[in-house]
This record gives sequence, C-alpha cells and structure tokens, in this order.
Amino acid sequence: MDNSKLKEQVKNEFTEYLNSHKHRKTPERYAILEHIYSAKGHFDMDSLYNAMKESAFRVSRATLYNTIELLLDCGLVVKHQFGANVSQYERAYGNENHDHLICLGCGEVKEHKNGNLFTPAQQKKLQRFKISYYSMYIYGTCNKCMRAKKADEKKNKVTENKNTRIKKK
Amino acid sequence: MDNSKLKEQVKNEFTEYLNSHKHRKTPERYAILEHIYSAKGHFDMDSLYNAMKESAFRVSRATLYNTIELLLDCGLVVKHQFGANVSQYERAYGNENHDHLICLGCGEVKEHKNGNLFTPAQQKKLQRFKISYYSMYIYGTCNKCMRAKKADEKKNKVTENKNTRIKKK
DNA sequence: ATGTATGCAAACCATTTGCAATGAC
DNA sequence: GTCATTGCAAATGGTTTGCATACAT
Repeated sequence: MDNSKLKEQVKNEFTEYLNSHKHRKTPERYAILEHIYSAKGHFDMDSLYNAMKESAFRVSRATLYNTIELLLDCGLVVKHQFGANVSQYERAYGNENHDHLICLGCGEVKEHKNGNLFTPAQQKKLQRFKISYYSMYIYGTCNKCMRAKKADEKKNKVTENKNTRIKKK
Repeated sequence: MDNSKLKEQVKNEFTEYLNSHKHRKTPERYAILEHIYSAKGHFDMDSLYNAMKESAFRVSRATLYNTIELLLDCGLVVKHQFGANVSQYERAYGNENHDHLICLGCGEVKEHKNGNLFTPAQQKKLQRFKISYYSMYIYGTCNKCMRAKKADEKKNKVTENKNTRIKKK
C-alpha cells in the first residue's frame, strides 16, 4: 500500500501547520498523528488511548485531547458525534467520501459509499461560509434491528410488553 | 397559521404510538410535545426545561429526558449533536428540509435550505436500511470567524501569538 | 388495585481544567 | 533559560439512574 506516502504527506502538512501557528513539534504529537493514520475507520478517545498504551508510545488523555484539537483545526482529522456519549474521530485523508448509516436500534455505524452528494452548484450558494468538511448522517434501523422490532411488535399483540423502547448502548 | 392543525396531527400520532406501545398517556408527555411544536428551530434540554418552568406546566428533567426518547422513537423529534456538549433537538414536522452549517470557530449553527439532497436513486441503494431521517452537517468557518482568523494570522507575522487555536465555546 | 411514570438527588462518565514538572526552542 | 506542553488528578456538566411517591389504567 502507499499508506506510508500518505503518512509522509500528512506529517508534512502537520509540521507546516505547527510552524505557522508557532506550536511546538513534540514527539507526542507526531506519534498521535502516526497512530491515527495507521488505521482506517472510526475511533474514539478511549480506543486511541488504549491502542497507544499497548504500543511503545504512551501519552496521557489530556495530551490526546489537546492534540486532536490541533488536528481538527488543521483539517487532518474529522470529528463525529453519532450518539450522545462518545465523540468519534476519523482521519480526513485516505478515506473515500462516505455517508454514515447510524442504527437507532443498536447504535452501529456503517459507512456507505457515496458519489458527489455535495454538488458544486450547492457549494456556490454557500459563499460566505468556508467549508472544512461535511458529513451526512442517516439515521434509521438496520436490518437486524428491523427484524427484532417486527418480532417484538408481533409479540405485543398477544402479551403485554414491558419495554419496547430502543435499547441504549 | 395552520400550526394548530399540525399540532393536532402530531398529537394524534403520538397518541397512536403510546397506545400501540402500551405507554401511558400522561399530561406531562402531551405538554412536552405541545411545547416542542410551539417553536421552530433547535432547542436543547436546558432551554426546554426553563421554557416549561416559566409556563404553567413544570416537568422534571428526568421526565423531559424520558419523554424525548419516546418522541425520538416515534419520529416526531429529531436529535442533533453539533458540538461535544449539549444535544440539540428539533421537531420533525413543519420544518423544511435543511442542512446545518456549523461554525468550528464560534459553534453557531445556521440552517441552510436545501433541495432534494437525498435523491430517490441514492435511497434505492439502501434497501436493507430503513431510513428514519437524515442530517447533513457542514462544518466550516462562518464569515465573522473568518475575518477574525485572518486578522489573527496577519498579527502572527509580526508578533508571536500565544493561542491561535479555535476558541471553544 | 396494579404497576408505569414522575421527581428528586445521587451517580456516571467523557471531557476539561489547574498546576507542577518536563523538555522544545 | 523561557515558556509551551505534558501528565496527573480533580472539577465540570449534560445525561442517566435508583428509589419513593403519584397517578393512569
């Protein structure tokens, strides 16, 4: 894979950002960037923290939060808030443009490839707003939960049911 | 306005939902629904709590959270997570389809009218996923923050600057 | 009468903050 | 040598939970 090339690119971009903003180039910051760009897909702070703890380089949670903010600011990382609790993050480059299918039943987030949802014509209308990135969140019920829900509703007709509400994580 | 007609409709829909799920039809629940459909735009729990406290009907925060979950489940209310902290909600009916412009600088959320972003052709691809609703979040920098940022960067060239990071709320 | 829903206060937990120690410049 | 950055632990604050009381059925 040419992932190492991508890593080099984002590293350079990060360096540029740090320089221009007069921030220090600490090993922690580069280690975090390296880790994030070593995996595709979403991650949250806890998993990142644990992943780095296992590896050679451990950083504190505080530093993780500090650094991710820098990475968000310079556009190398994207932040998502699918549920109420944990924030999820995702590297900005090296992933195709995709929507997020979020199941209201089980909370699972699936990616769904998508063409150019955001057309140039639409972009034009937003002249006074400088777009960094955009996310499409599609909420609904996944196949598995759909079946469970239907079974549940059927049961409802014969016996009373205590809790039909969607389970929260 | 025909808002009262809409209110009647959603009230009926809610009743149906409560019945079919064997939930009780308490005055609190209807008061909350009524309040939510009395205003357009986004709201958070705190503002809803305070608004209802001012009015004749006070409900506890716990009940607010319980009820909003029911309203989410039956699709009368939509939930957003623009920032890390507070969840925002929005009535599902009576608002045009719109995107959300979220400024990474000041956190302000603006609505932006939008045509049919989600075309039938795209919908077709998602057969195994029952869509409840979808939201487009466009992150970027609003006009005001853009100016501030540029001024800040200019200043950076002559003096050192301690904190160029985006201000959090 | 029964058991769900409410309200209160305490608990939870991701994130933020204060501060002393470290290390990039 | 300075002062931003790190790491730790404590604080914060929106949301959840446990439990006694109220009330829809």
